[in-house]
Amino acid sequence: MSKIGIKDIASQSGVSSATVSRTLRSPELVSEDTRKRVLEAIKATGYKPNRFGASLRTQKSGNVVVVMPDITNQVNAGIIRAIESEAHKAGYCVLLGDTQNQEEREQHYADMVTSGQADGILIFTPNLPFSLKTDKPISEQLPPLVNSCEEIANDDIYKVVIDNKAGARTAVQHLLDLGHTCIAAVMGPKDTPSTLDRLAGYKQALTEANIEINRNLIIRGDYRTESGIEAMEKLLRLRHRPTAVFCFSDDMAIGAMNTLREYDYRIPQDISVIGFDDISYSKLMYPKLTTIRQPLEDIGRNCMRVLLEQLRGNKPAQKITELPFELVVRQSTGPVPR
Amino acid sequence: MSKIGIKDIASQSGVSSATVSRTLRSPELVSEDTRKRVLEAIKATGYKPNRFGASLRTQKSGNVVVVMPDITNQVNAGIIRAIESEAHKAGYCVLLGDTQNQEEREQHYADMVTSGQADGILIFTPNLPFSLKTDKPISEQLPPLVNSCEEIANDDIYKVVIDNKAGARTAVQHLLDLGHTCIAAVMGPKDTPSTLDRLAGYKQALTEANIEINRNLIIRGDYRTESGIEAMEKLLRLRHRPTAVFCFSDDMAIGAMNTLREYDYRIPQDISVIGFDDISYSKLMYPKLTTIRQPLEDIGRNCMRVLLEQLRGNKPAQKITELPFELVVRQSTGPVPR
DNA sequence: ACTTTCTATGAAAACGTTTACATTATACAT
DNA sequence: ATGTATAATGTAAACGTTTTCATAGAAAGT
Repeated sequence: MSKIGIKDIASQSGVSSATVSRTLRSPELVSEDTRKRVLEAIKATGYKPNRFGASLRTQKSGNVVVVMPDITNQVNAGIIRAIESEAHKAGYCVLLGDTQNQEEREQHYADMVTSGQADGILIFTPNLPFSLKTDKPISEQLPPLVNSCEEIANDDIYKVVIDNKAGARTAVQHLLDLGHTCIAAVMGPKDTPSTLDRLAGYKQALTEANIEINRNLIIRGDYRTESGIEAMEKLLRLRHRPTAVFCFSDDMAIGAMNTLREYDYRIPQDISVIGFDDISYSKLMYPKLTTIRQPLEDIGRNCMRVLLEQLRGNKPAQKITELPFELVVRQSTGPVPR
Repeated sequence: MSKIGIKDIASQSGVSSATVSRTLRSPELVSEDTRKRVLEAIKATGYKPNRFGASLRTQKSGNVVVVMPDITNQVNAGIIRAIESEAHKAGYCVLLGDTQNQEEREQHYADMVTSGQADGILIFTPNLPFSLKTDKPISEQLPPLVNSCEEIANDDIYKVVIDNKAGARTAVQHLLDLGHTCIAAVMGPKDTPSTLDRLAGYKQALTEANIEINRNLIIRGDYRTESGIEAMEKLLRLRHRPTAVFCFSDDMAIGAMNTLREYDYRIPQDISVIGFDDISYSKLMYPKLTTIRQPLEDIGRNCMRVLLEQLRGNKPAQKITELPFELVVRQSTGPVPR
C-alpha cells in the first residue's frame, strides 16, 4: 500500500531519519517542538514504520508462536485467547501454529523461532521440536519457551501446569464419597505425562479407599468426543459395569453421556459421569457435567507472562508455575444406585 | 540462538552468498554439484535463512492476519483452523487477531498489513478498519483482503458467504412444515448484515405462509449462549408463547434449550428449537439440535484461497463466493403440540 | 572567561537477505 | 576460427529501520 518511509517523514519535517526514529522509539530524546513537528508529519501521511527494517536492525521480531494440536478444542481455544490478549498488551503478535498432530508442522513452527521470525514459542504438544546437543546444558540451547497442557518430558524447560494427579484424585474421591466403588477411567492419548498423572491420581484414590484396581475399567481414549463415545460403549459391554466413569476430558465425558443416553441409562441415577477441564459447554449439557475445572484463562495468561519474562532477558523465578484446579459439582454425578 | 548467516554457509562451501540464496530460492539456477555442497553445509550447520533480511528485500512478509471477534467461538475456531491449514500449504503464516470486539484492536491488526508485517488480511468482523479516500476507487486503496461471516457493508471487497436469508427461510420453513405458526426469532447482534439477512429470511417465510409478523416474538441477541438464555426467558413470559424458536446461532439455541429445561418444558414436545451454524457440540446436546449447517471448513478454505489469489497478483474471478448451507434435522424440532 | 557537562541532532554503519548486472567459461552454429 | 548464445557464478546495491558515534550549541560550574 503506502510507500512512504522514514526518510519521507524526515525530509517532510526537516530532520534526519534518526530523529524520526527517535521520536517514535525514545521520545524523551527529542525536543518538544521537533517531536511535535515529526508527529504531525507522521499523522498527516499515515506513516507506519516497516517492521522488517526495524526487526532486521534490532534482531527482534515482536512475534511469539504458539503450537497447538487443535485450536478447535475448547481448552486450547480458551488458552490461546488469553495468550493473545496478554501478548497484545505487551506489544507482541501471536503466530498461530495448529499442528493437527503432524510432526512436520510442529517442526515447521519451531523453525520460526530459530529463523528469527518469532522471539519465543509456546508449546502445547508433548514434544520438544528442537534438536539438542548433549554437550551443553539444555537451557542454553533453547529459545525462550514455555510448555503447558501436554507436558514435555524434560525438567529443564519452563512449564505452567495444574496438579493433574491431585485433580484426578479429587475427581475420584468425589465419586468415592458418593458411595461408588466400581469406577471406570477413560484416559487421554498415548503416554503423555498429563494422562499418566491423572491415571496415577485415579489409582491412588482407589488404593487409598482399599479398592482393587481393575484393568478392565481403564480405557484408552484421546481426549476427543468420539473416543468418549467408544470408551463408554466398551464399558457398557462389561459384565460388571461401572457405576461411575471418570473421563480425563470434558469432551470425552460429553461423548460418554451421549452413549449412555443412547442406551437409555439415566445420568446420574444409573451411572455417574465426571469430566476434566470445565469447558464452557459442560454446564450446558443435560445433565450439567460435574468436572474438574482448569483455569484456562489463567493458564494462558501465565504462559505468556513466563514467556515475556524470558523475552525480557530475565530468568523466571521457577521452572514450574502450578495453578489451582477446582472440583465443580453439577448434576452428572450422584449417589451410587440401590 | 544460531548466529550463522548466509555468509557462513557461503564461505563454508566456497561460493558466494548469492549462490547460497539461489540454491534455496531457485535451485535450477545452480549446478548440481555446488548445490549439493551448499545443501550439505546448510544441513550440517542447521542454517535457517533469516526471514527479515529476506522480507526486507522482497517486500513480502509471508504472513496473513486474521481478525476475529472471539476465537473461542466454535464457528470462528472451525474457520480459522481451515485457514491455517490452507495458509500453511501455501507457505504462509497466520497472525492471530482476536479483537475481543474492541475497535482499537481491529485497527491494530489492520495496521499490520499496512506496515508490511502481513501481506493480506482476513476479516470476520463487520467493520472495515481502513481509512479510504473518496477520490479513488476503493479496490485500489485496499490491501489483499477477504471478508466473511460478519459482512462488511461494502460491495467492493471480496467475500465468502452463505445465503443467510435462504438459510433462515429454510429453517423457518422446516418449522412451518411441522405445523408451527407461532415462531419466535432470536437475532444476532446489532444490525449486522448477516443478522439482518436472517431476519429477512424469517419474515419472508412467515409472510409466504400468510402468518403475520409479531414483533414480540423477535428478540435481540448477540449470538452467545447467555443471550439465548435471556431471550428464552423473555419469550416464556409472553402471554402467547411461541411453539417454536429459531435462534440465529447454535450457541443461543443451546442457551435457549437450557432455559427451557430449567422451567420444565419438553423439547420438542412443548417447544421446538432450531439453531444456525451446526457447531460440533450441537449433535451432542440433549435433545440433539436441529440446525442450519454452515460449511465452516469450506468457508475457511475458500477465504484463504481467495486471499491467495490476490496475493499472487491475480484478481479473483468474482467478488462474492457463495457456499451452500444445509438443513440438518435432529431432535430438537417436532410437530406443533396438540 | 574557560573548561566541563548536557541536550539535541545528524551522518553513517549495520542488520541478512535477494537480485540486477557483470563476468567468465562452455557449448554451439556458422 | 569466429562469433553468439547459454550456463554458472560473483559483485554489489538495495530493502527500511535503529543506533553508535560525532558534533555543535547551550547550560553550568569554577
